[in-house]
Formats: sequence, structure tokens, C-alpha cells
Amino acid sequence: MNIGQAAKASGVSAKMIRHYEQVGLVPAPNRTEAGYRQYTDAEVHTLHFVRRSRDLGFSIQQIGELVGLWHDRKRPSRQVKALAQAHIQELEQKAQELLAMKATLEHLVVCCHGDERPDCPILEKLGEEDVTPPAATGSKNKSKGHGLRTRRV
Amino acid sequence: MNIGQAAKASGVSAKMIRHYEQVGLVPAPNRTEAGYRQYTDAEVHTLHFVRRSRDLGFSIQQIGELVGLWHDRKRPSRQVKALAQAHIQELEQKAQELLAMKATLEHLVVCCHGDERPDCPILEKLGEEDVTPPAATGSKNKSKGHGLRTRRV
DNA sequence: ATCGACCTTCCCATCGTTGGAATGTCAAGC
DNA sequence: GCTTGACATTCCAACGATGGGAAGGTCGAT
Repeated sequence: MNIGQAAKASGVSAKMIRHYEQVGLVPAPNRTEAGYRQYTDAEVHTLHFVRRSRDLGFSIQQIGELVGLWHDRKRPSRQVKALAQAHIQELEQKAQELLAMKATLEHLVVCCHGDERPDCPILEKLGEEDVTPPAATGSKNKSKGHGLRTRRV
Repeated sequence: MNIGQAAKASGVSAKMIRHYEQVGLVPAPNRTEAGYRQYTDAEVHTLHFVRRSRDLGFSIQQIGELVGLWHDRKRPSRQVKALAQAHIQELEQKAQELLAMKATLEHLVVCCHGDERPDCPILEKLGEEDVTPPAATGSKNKSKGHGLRTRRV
């Protein structure tokens, strides 16, 4: 299987397959004499696994761990579960941050009549003091870490 | 005001102030003979505005528009409101995507006993067919655009 | 004069993904 | 055979926002 077919079969673009190989997320496949990558079904399967992990928002590094655990038949399921649960926490936190922003913005938006007149409470509030006064989520977690971005498909 | 003071006063790091200037988000301030940037209160105010917009998850480009509207005394508030509402939509969509991932993952996690035994439904499901079967959010919106990431503070 | 705190510009890294350019290879048609 | 088009290869750069650091200039105070 060439990289193009592997891409179609796995749902990972050829570009990304090469990238994943380069960063060591997946092992380098065999090559033809001309240098073309040749993928076995097992390798495509791994790529598919990676793709679905990515769809769940795992970072490359986390996926690396998942793939490692996946290939290790003796891993304790505890490890996998812990990884997944930690990720659930991240997802929850990110979502709450976004929703907090949304709430703040909605709070501003309802004050703005949104017509042809120039006076706009949204801009005024943004220009004045602290936005986000209403009900901080309690935890002072302002999320420092890596971005946790959603797929762009 | 030097850039350091402006940074403290506005909540935008000196690094980012220079960056914003470079990408044209804020105008270049006057300089001393030695080349030091000098910020007026009005400029610091603009930086503060930028900072708070950033806190609400607006992209650089959107903030550019907001700043433009902010400085234009005659803008119709309708424009601002529309911009804000569009952003609310983005935030909502992103949050829902994250929560959908979370739901899927939780669905996998409850199936895993998470002990010392190696069999793990999480990995099995990831390795098999389509994850995310339970209740797609209806909209096929897989969010293509720019990342919409949360601040790292 | 010298020290430390500040400023300047420039380059690099992150994270995941995509784009392009320049070049090489394969399989098919004429 | 030879051309053509669809593939493949590599390398280099970009996005978004931010941080880190080097190498050097400037300020204020002792």
C-alpha cells in the first residue's frame, strides 16, 4: 500500500502520516526500492487508531502513550483508564472556559441595542474595567498548558 | 511610559505588545531618541482593551475589527453586536465539540474496569470502528476554521 | 565609571496541520 | 520507445499566540 491509499484507508492525510512518522508517533514503514513507503494492514490500523484518538482531542504525546499501551498486550487497563480520565478533565475544563467566555459576552450583548446608533455598551465595557465579573468558576485554573485544540478536518 | 510599564498597566506582556505592533493590531507609538517606545495613557488603554478582548477569546483579526470600531465614534452598534454574536456562536460550537469528545470518552471509560488486568475496552474501541456513535450533535459542523484556543496567561 | 534594570532587534520553539516547490517514479496510452 | 499525468519524495514555510534567549544599547543611581 502506498501512502495515498494508506491515507484514504486510515483517514489520516499523507502529509500527516509523514509528520507522525517524523515525530516518532508511528514507526517508519518499509520502503520500495524507489523509496516509496509501503504500509501493511497493521500499520494502517495503527494510523486509524491515531486518527480516532486525535478525534477525541488527545495530544500527540498522549496518543504516543496510547499507542504504546495499545501495542503492549500486558498493560494494566488502569493505566489507560487514568490517561483517559485525565483527558476528560482537560476537556471539561476547556469547555467550561469557553462557556465562561460565552456567558460574559452574552452578558455584554444583551445590553447593546444593536441598531444604527453609535453608542455601544459592549465596546464601553471592553474599554473600561474588568470584564468577567459574574461568578468566576471557583477554581482559579486559568489553563496554562498546551492548547487542546479541536480538529480542523 | 516605557514598554515595561505599559505592559504592567495593560496586562499585555512586552513581548506581545511588540508583536501586536508588528502585525498591525496596534499602531506604533512614538520613540525616544534612543529608540525606546513611549506609550501614552490612550495607547495603554487600547492595549488594555485588546487584552480584555483576548480574554474573551477573540482572534487577533476580530480584535483588529473591534479596535477599529472602538476608535470610530460613529460606528453603528449593530456592527459590534453582530461581531460579538458571531463569536458567541463560535464559542458555543467549540465548547460543544469538546463536550462531545468528553461524552464519548466517558462512554468508553465506564466500560473499563481499570485494574491490573490487560483487557481494556477503551483501547479496543479505539482500535475498532467508529468512535462517537452516541447522539451526534445534529449539526455536521466539524469546525474547520482557526483554532480558537483559550488563553495561556 | 560601573552596575543592574531596562530597552532594542533577531531568531527559535511550541502545537497540529496545511501549503507549496522542486524533483523523482510509476503505469498507461500512443 | 516516449510522453503524460497521477502519484511519490524531500525540504521549507506558514498559521495562532506566546515564551525564551542572545547580543547589544541606554538609563538612573551609587
